[in-house]
Amino acid sequence: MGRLPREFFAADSRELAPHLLNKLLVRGERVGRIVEVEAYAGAADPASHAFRGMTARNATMFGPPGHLYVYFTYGMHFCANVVCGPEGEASAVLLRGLTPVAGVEAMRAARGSAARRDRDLCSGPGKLCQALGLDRSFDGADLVTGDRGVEVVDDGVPPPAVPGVSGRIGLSVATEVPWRFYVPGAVGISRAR
DNA sequence: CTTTGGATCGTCT
DNA sequence: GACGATCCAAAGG
Repeated sequence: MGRLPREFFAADSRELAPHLLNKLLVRGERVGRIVEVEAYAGAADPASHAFRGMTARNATMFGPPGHLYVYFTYGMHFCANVVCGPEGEASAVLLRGLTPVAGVEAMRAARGSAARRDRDLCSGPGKLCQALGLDRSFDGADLVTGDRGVEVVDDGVPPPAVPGVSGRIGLSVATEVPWRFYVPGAVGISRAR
């Protein structure tokens, strides 16, 4: 299980996003392989929470790379992003889908009756946060050092040579830019509405 | 399998 | 006061 250097996360979000595919997100005994992500390009991206500058909610995105930005939305869901780019630039990669690798029973317990099949455990940004128990208390967690028990590691599985690419999901603006990346055919990919 | 409506509240205008 | 980087149950094919 290789630790990833801070510089790995310092890249532009659109460059980092496909490189995050097939890395592992580890939260205690619960482990998932990252199979779907979306890039958000900070101040230059009208769909980004950082488009209108820094607020109390999005401050973590303006900090150093390699940290977790967790936000609450729709009155009931959390979503998790990997902060990237240089400090001061608020770019990030949204984690949208994981393939469950370990701790599946704990994930199932956290998700409840809705997740009957393994493919339903982490196949969406809100679902994977619920499965791994990620909430606002994890906002700012360091994914390099694992200071709060959450980290991203490399187990030697490379990203796909040719990732799937599409427009981003769930937005009302900038829906056409091809900044969603996924592992073709993987378990745990979300579905568009 | 697909489509549709409702839940629910922190955040920013 | 409006609106989400969403999810689920129910209903129809």
